[in-house]
Amino acid sequence: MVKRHVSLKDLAVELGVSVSTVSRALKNHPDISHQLTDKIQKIAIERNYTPNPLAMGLLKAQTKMIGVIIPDIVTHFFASVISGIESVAKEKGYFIVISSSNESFEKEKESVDNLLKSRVEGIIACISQETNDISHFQRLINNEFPLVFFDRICEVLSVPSVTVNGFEAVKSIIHHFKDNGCKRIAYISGPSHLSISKNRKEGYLEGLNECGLEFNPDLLVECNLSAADASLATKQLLSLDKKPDAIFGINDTIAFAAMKVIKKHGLKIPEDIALVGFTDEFHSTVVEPTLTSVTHPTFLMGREAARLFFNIIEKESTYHEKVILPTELIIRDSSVKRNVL
Amino acid sequence: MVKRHVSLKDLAVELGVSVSTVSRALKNHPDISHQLTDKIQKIAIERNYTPNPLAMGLLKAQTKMIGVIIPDIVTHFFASVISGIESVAKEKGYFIVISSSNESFEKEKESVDNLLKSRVEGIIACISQETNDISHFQRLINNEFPLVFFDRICEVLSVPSVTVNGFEAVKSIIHHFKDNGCKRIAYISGPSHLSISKNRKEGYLEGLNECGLEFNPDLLVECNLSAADASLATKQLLSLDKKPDAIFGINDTIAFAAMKVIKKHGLKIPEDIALVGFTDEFHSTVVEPTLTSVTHPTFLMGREAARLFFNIIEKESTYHEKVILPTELIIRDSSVKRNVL
DNA sequence: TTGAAAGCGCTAACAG
DNA sequence: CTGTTAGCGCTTTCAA
Repeated sequence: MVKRHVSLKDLAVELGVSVSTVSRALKNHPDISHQLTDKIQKIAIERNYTPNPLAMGLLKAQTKMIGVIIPDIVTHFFASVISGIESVAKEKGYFIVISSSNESFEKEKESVDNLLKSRVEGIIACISQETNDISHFQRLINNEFPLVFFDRICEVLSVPSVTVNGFEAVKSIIHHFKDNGCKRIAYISGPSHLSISKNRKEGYLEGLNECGLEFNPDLLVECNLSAADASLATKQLLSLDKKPDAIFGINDTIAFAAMKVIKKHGLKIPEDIALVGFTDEFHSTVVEPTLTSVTHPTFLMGREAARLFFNIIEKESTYHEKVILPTELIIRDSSVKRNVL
Repeated sequence: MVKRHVSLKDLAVELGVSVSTVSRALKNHPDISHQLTDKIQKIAIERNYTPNPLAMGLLKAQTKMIGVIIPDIVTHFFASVISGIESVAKEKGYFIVISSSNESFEKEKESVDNLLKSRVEGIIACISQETNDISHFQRLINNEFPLVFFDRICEVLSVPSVTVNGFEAVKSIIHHFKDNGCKRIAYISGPSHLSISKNRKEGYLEGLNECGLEFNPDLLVECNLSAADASLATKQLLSLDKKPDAIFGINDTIAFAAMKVIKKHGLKIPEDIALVGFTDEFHSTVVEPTLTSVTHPTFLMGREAARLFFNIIEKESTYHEKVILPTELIIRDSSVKRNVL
């Protein structure tokens, strides 16, 4: 079917020299005469020679592949992070192999296995929402296999990671709500074992505290990171005797789902309920009202994760750097109560 | 750093047999005694042996990798197609290497080169909006290199492809507009050399024809497939002496951008201008008004593209199948003029 | 029933 | 300056 790629041997035969001579000429080894080098390089280009990465990989025991495990590729957030990872991988001559866990613990374990089988040189991962047992990652660490986490991390594991300062971000959201006269601030969180859930919850509690608002357990609801579950969670909040006057959703899926439900209940945003999410720029401005949100530096998060990865494999260091990226609260219509200002 | 993977040789040494014996035992070759086979298989599992794909690849001259070239990964449409491709690749034991062209012709050529260098066994591609010269793909075809196009295809190239019935879809949109009393129907198209632009334009013209509406060149505007350009195009339409009373955008980027601009101009959707796009389910329902749109079977499109790819490499056939997937016009609020009904 | 040897494409140490 | 050789991990004749 496909014409075989031309090999060093092909060139060597054609030129009547040995394979090693061709190999050396191609890397400008000083031992080879200029004339020969030129001649060889010229014909190599003519014949469209490119080194066989499989052979190189075998020899050097490196595949130039990075495994990337994400919960779901069909999401602006993860697609953008991947894009960031890819951009630095490309600079380094690496390519990435993506494996989706679909938020499933079992699939995540499978992904690790498959990636290992493909001999990726390391893994950059965001753990699934189901993942509670982290022995599959522990195994990697025990073998000093390069591993980097981003966004949702395992705090108990000493691994380089890139996250976002969710604590500060959520605190600033609470202050913003308070400034707009909100008193009953609800938080729709993800599964409680996830680092982002915990982290943001702390920001929520501290924010309430700083604003002199009392924590009401009814207003903190945990749900899976899916639109369906978020809708249920929102309905639950709206069915409270004392409805919240503000809702903060832990990510974009949840924020948008909450928005739909609030509207469907005939409530006005922000007049009846102010809404803030953790989302991306684009879609926040398309919805109505435009959504106040904390924007992630997603692309940068990907680049940083990749940088940490290369730190490990290049320096052969085991230094465990934790990068925490800043976020920005961008205030739009969904949270500004005109009458209060 | 990383502990070396265990090889056949390691097992052979440990057991005091030859490498070939181990190799055979692992594939249940009848020549090896049951006892030995059992013993070898047991220890292989214990030592966590997995065959080195590089070695296998070298030997069999196959990498089990499929190259995927897309214009932009940070897009629901492409992320979803990728997800479809990945799902069948996984079933077949292949993995995919993604390369984004970022809608750039130069990057697309680079992607082809890089993918070829990585020895992918074939390429599944959606051409960039800049791509007019297709010699880089022609080269692949000349070498009988497995190639499949999806969505935006090269009609002049005889290559398996998966597309959507844009002609029919757009025709039905025009009829829908007509049923809602629209008479000045505008179409914001992509670059004219793209297959999807041409195809949908034909549906537009035929639809107008069928509805007894005259084609007005002012109402057909071409623009690049970016939000910025789509905004300009929309503004251009809104600045016409006789504004359109309906706009159809060729994809989601364009439809959402148009929506923003229309609102900003203080015009009401659908009362002043009805709007329809080619979009995904989720975001269409989040915007306000909810967007009437033609939904792509994106995941399926990915699966079909992958299926065509495996058809080529498995059957060693060169049969050029063209798959055309159905779409569905889902009517929501953005196009239904109540007063007319 | 098992082992030795060659070869996939490449590099590098060792000889000339 | 250039060639020979061995070896990366594996499969597959060919021998024993």
